[in-house]
Amino acid sequence: MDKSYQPQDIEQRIYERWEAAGYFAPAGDGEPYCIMIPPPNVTGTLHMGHAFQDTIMDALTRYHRMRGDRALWQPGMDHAGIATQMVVERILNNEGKSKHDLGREKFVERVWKWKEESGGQIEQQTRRLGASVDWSRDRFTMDDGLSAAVHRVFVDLYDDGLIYRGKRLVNWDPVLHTALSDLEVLSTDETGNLWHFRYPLASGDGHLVVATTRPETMLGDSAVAVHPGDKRYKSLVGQDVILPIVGRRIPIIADDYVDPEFGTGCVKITPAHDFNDYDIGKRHDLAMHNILTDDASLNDEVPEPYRGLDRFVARDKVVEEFKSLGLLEKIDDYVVKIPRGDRSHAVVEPYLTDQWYVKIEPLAKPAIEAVETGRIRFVPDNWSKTYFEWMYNIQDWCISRQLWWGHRIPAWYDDDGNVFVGYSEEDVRDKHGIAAGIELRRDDDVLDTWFSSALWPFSTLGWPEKTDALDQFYPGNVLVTGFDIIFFWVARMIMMGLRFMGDVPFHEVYIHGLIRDQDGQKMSKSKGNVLDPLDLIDGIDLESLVAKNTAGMMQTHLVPRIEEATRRHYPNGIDAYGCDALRMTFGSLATTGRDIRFDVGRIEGYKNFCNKLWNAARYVLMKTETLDDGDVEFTAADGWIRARMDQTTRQMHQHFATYRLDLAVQAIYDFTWREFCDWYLELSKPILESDELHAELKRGTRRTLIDTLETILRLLHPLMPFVTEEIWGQVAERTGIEGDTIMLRPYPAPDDEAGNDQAIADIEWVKQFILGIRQIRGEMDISPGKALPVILQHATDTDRQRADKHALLLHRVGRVESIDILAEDAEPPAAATALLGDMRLLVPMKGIIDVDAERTRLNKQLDKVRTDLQRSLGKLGNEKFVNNAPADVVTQERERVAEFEKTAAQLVEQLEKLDELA
RNA sequence: GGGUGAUUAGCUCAGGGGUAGAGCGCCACGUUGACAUCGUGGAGGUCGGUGGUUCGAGACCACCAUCACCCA
Repeated sequence: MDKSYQPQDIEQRIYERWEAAGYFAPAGDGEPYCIMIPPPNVTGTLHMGHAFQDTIMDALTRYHRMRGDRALWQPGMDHAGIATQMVVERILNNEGKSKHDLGREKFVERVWKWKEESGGQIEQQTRRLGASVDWSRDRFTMDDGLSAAVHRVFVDLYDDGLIYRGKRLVNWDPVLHTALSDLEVLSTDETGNLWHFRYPLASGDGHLVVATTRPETMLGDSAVAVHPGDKRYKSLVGQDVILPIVGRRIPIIADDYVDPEFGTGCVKITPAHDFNDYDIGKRHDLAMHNILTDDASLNDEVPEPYRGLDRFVARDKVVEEFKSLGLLEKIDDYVVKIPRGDRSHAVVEPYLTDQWYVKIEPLAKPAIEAVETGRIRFVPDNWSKTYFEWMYNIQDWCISRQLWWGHRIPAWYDDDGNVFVGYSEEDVRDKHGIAAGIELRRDDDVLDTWFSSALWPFSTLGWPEKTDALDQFYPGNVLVTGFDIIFFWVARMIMMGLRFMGDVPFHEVYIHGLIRDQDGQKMSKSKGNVLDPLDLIDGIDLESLVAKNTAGMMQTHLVPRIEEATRRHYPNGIDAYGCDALRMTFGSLATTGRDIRFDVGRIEGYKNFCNKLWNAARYVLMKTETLDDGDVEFTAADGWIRARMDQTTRQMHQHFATYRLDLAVQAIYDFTWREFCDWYLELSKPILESDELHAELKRGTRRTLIDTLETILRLLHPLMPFVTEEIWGQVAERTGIEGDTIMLRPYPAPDDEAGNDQAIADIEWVKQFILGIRQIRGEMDISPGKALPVILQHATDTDRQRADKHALLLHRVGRVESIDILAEDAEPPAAATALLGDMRLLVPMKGIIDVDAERTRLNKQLDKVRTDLQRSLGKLGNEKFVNNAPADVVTQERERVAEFEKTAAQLVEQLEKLDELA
């Protein structure tokens, strides 16, 4: 083995071997275990969030696979309708063409071609992360099979009356020319104005003042509303006003929706261009004046001078005209919520169009129940509140999109505007008896991408065909995802799963946090704080990183700022940490929190851990070259490490079961480094290097070394697949373990025989002994190379036996030169002291110990023990504590007091001794 | 406005009624045959504030402050 760990040499080679050998496919006859990957967007590349999520899913999958489950981790991607169409349109634009130049069919062909060329990037990245997905089952939401599922669901829901077409207000993206669902619209505060307009009363008796943030919409006003209880306007309800500019006579109505405290208490009502006004319009049967075109310019509904103007140009013109008419009351500064499309960032318009909707309430009800009754459990449980909150207030889902890329809606129209839904034109003609002579025209729209994603848990398994895969793997075990798509995806999968499979799509939903940068900011290209997980694996120099972060920026003015931030955060670029280190880091960050700050400093520690493991393995392999099958005898150290390893194994199982990968990482890290490396390896050295010990003991130590290492590798493998596989190969060869890969070896199981209180107590004693000596050495500035003589005072029989039995360890690991027992009546020499239970370890001062330093040291210990003692005495002095606390707690406290008192007394005595010397 | 969280060591975070923890960083010492990507020792916290419940609160409850996020 190389002297240090070099991840780049091993990772890709190992992954290729695994994949070629088909190890990722479900195998064996164990319980099925299934995780569906949240399909990444085909236009994207894997970001830190994906890498984090993939690490979690891979760890779970590998853990279950090693436990003997038939584990399936289902991979795939979604077609990302709008995003993909935008990407390809941009390419066309660069060629000087538009999608209309190609026509729909050619354009869709072009998208497919683009997908073939560029869509493979995510798969390659996924491989670099070590993901053990079953590539043979890879799926894409536009595949024939998944498209068939989409058709089937659409037709069934339509036939059951749960899909309908309707003219309603939708969120309209005037740049992309498509409707958006509520979830695709992001509202942010932007500075704007509140304009106050006078609307003259038709009676001629003055005017009302209405306030608006969107003056241009007044051209479509249908009414002015006031609160029914508002005394100021009571007499005006039922009268009319004359809409300025337009000249339309519109009524003054009363509606509870109006907040009498806001502005003047009068609100203009524009039913065709505002969601609240739309509802009011329905209630009062008001006229709908649509004044916009698809581009959000003004149409012919408005007075001639306004026709064809952009909405914002029209806004200024309306304000100007009010001013010149003397009807502009005032203009206030105002912060407005501006809705923007999540893809185009254009200001979205509420717009009246024909769209397809899913009637959601009948689907939501069982989906709510599934979580209420515990058939689906959120982990952490709090997220069920978020889920309920949304589900109780859920609105019908607008599923049609005016795009070319996506699943085309299977609906046909005749010339009379009748709608027919079916699998194909022939199917429709058959079903409805439409003669061949009657022309049918297919709906131009496609479905929201999330419509197909909602079917992912069963469409990927072959539905609507009845397949073995469905039988085995539906429902899946757990969905691993971020809270940001509980609404977009999780809820919709639950609804569709219940409706079409008659069962929940998964039993648990593990919600993890979102990866943010070192300052807690969301990672985004425009902030220049994105990290590419592959750069953490392979490393990248600063100039390349700067070039990468600023490449292809749409907003070129941000480039200098991004360059500056990049140079500040990564002055030396990024080191190559390797995949295993990255995965351990992600594992350690998988806490129950919702924001995860990713600090590059964190990953370095885990790379060091990989190196530590690597070198521990080097040591073990070096020491076990002569491993044979002869009789073995185990030392206390062997018994101790085996018992501790069993405890660690139990913890790992528990942490995997509760999705606490952070605790799993911590448990195995501590065991490997702080116990196996720091102590057991050191304790093994004297045994193996001794000329006097018999072969059975040495053999026992060699066995324990290699057994423990091999078990550690298996415990770690789900988290750090590559380095464990690499080392395991050599360990397996050495020990004759069968199998070609650690991935398919059993995960370590708890061993009821492993407990060994005697060995644990012995080794704890040895550790305390050595730590006591080290502390004296460290604080007295005695060189680590100098062996120290130790005298034991007040040693019990057990102490003597242990000192004798483990003399070799104390000498070698503790660098103790000699151990002598002080007779009970003998006067101890001037010495530095460490306490071990009732016993004192004395290191004679002669020439090596500084009296003042020792006094300082002992006083520090005395202060601490006195503080502890006071606290305990305080508790016991409290009658209520003694009477009310559980008996064992009181007993424990009494024992503590006895111990503290003894320790304090010993320290005082030792200090007095020092004073005599002075 | 409604909702959900967070506040613990310099930094990043665990811990959820019974003696305050880890990693990184910091200080000192150290090339002993696995590892300087390391070893040994050390410093560092009145657990955001105020009340309450309790024998006992960092933890449970209420309110407050600050900061996030989600939905209107």
